[in-house]
Amino acid sequence: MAEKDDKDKKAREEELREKAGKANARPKNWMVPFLLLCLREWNSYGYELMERMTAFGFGAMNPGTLYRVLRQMERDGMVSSRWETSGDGPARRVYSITDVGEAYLRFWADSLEQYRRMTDTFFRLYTGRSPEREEE
Amino acid sequence: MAEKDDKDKKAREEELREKAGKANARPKNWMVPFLLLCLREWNSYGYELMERMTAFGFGAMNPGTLYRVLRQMERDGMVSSRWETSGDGPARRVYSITDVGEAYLRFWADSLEQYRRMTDTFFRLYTGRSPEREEE
DNA sequence: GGTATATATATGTAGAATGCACATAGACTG
DNA sequence: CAGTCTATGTGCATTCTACATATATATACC
Repeated sequence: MAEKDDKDKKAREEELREKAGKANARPKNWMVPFLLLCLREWNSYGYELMERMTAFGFGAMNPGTLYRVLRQMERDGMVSSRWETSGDGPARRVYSITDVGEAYLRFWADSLEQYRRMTDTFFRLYTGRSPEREEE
Repeated sequence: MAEKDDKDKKAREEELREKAGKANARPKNWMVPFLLLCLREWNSYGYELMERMTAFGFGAMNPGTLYRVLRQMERDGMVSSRWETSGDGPARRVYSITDVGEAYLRFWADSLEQYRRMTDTFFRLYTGRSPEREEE
C-alpha cells in the first residue's frame, strides 16, 4: 500500500484524532432513551429538549436531527404530541411519553447494563490489568 | 393520527421490544476500539477475533460485518495485515496494530469516559439515584 | 410600518454503520 | 467426492445522523 505514504505519521494521527472525536462522541440511538427520560419527568417540546440533551453530554446538536427523531418516535408510538398555541412565541409541538414509550425505556435500561459491563471490560484491559487470558 | 390504530397496545409493545433488542445492543463503532485492544495484546485474525468479540459482550455477530470493519481499519492505517499460510486450515489474514492504531485507542479511551458519565446520568435519572459503582 | 432577531419546527440530501443473505475457497473426514 | 469446518469476503437494504436549508411566529427597535 504505497499509495498515500506521502502523509507522515503525524498527519495520520491528526486525521484519526478528528475521526475519533466525531465518530465516537455519540452512540447510536442514545437520544431516544434520553428523550424518553426527560418526557417522563414532564411534557416538553423540541426546542427545550434540545437544551436538555446538550446538558446530558450530547454536544451542540443540529436541531433538524432532534426534530426528526421526535417525529420518528411518534410514528413508533413511544410519544404523542399536540400543538400548544397558548404560549408567547411560535406554536410548540408538546410531546408526552406513552405507555409504549415507558416500556421501551425499561427494555433499554437492560441493554444499558450490558454497555456498562463492556465499558468496564474495556478499561480493565486498557489500563493493563488483564485478567489471565493465554495464547492459543 | 388514526392511521394504524388497528394495532393494539400489546402488539406495539412487542414490536418495540424487538426494536429495543436490536437497535440498542451495540453502540456505533465500539468494535473498532475493542479490536484494537485485542490486537495490542497479540496479533490475530478475523475468525479468532470474532470469538473474542463475542466474549466481550457483543452477541453472536455476522462475520461479514467484522471482516468489513477490519479492512476499513486497515485502509485507515490503524492496523496492517499479512497472509499467514503456514497453518493447518485455509490461509488467514493476520492483523497487527500500528502506531496510528495505538494513538486512536488513546483518543477513544477519552471518549469512553464521556460515555461513562452519560451512562451514570441515565441511571441516576432512571432509578432516582446513582448506581453502585466502585471507583478506583 | 419595516427590519432584524430569537423562537420553533421541519425537509432534502448525503454519508457512514450495520445486519442479512450469499459467495468463495482450502482442508479434513468418511 | 460429498459434506463439514475453517476462513474471508461482497451486495443490498435499512437506519442513523450531520449539514444545509426552508418556513413561520413573536418581539424589539428605529
